[in-house]
Amino acid sequence: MGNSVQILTDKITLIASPTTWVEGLAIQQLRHTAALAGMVKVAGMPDLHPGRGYPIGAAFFSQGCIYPALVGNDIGCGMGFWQTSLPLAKVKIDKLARRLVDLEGPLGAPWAELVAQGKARLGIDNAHFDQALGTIGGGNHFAEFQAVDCLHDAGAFPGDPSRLLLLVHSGSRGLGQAILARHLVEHGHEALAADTPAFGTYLAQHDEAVRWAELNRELIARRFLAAIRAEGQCLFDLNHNLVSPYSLAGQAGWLHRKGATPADQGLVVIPGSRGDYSYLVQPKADAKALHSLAHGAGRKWQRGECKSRLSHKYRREDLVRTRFGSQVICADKTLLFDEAPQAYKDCHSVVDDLVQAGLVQLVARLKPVVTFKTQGGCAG
DNA sequence: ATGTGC
Repeated sequence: MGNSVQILTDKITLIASPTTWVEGLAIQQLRHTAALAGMVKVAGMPDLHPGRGYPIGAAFFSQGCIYPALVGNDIGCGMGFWQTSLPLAKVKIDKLARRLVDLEGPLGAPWAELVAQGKARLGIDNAHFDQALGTIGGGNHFAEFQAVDCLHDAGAFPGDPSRLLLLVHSGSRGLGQAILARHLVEHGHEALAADTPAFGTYLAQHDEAVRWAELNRELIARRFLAAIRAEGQCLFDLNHNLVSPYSLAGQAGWLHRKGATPADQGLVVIPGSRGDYSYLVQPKADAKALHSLAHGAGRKWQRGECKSRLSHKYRREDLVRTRFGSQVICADKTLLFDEAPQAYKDCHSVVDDLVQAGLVQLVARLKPVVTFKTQGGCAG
């Protein structure tokens, strides 16, 4: 267990075995961020990789202040995990994929009442980004149908493992972006002291974006369920990009999760790339990783360098099917390369680091069936 | 990541 818990300094813990590949720049960013004023404790996850100034795949505990720029633009980004009513025995991959049409534009009139209900239920007043509610967005966001491939702990599985599953990864779209942009104009990257009016302003907007992102994932899931003519229920929904109140050793402060899944809210899914397994795991109560876990396999290659690395070797046709026979729907060629399985670490090695660190127990291994990115991409 | 450019 000690083998995958690296104590870098008295402030910084890295959950990764010595053989897990972590880019030097990411460690540099981790150290840099840990040195910011008010930063008390930092935990890097085995999916740690470089971001824009701040690393992705880490949790940061501060006291007296927060760093909105560290949370970043995609406030509330996370994973919604659903069980559909469709028995796996009835699933035909091509037929399922063919039903995934008209899932990217605004939801439109038939959904207006559900959208209004959802906004009321979650206390969302902002209406400027209503057109984006129910849309996945770009980058590493996706909606993926999955199947249980291997059940490690049948008793801990939260639903019926013989049904098709749906994992939704998305966030607050333009809303989070607008909130950060507005904040940066006035305050830049500086610490935001907890006793200032600007803190209250930011946090109220941040919290609304977190709720907006949750509603977005719910609407995406319902939209995909409607497309495949199935019912479904949410098994859990978790944010991996946010700042929230947290206590460490009895000391109150703030926990920034920057691509770090909470370990204190029940079961979580750690998704691999579209050509890899994902893992349903049961977190164990443990503060050494700041009650946080990896939020995915983590990038091995930077976005943007993937196309040049892969385009000589693979054509579009090679990338829209995976080794599992699962189908990939992604009309944006750049995105098709940027999110290729080769660009990500092996998810099992990342999850194994968490197991070795005593942070999680395996519940099930999941495999992709259909991964939806976008139908209407024009770039590339 | 992004109402994703001039």
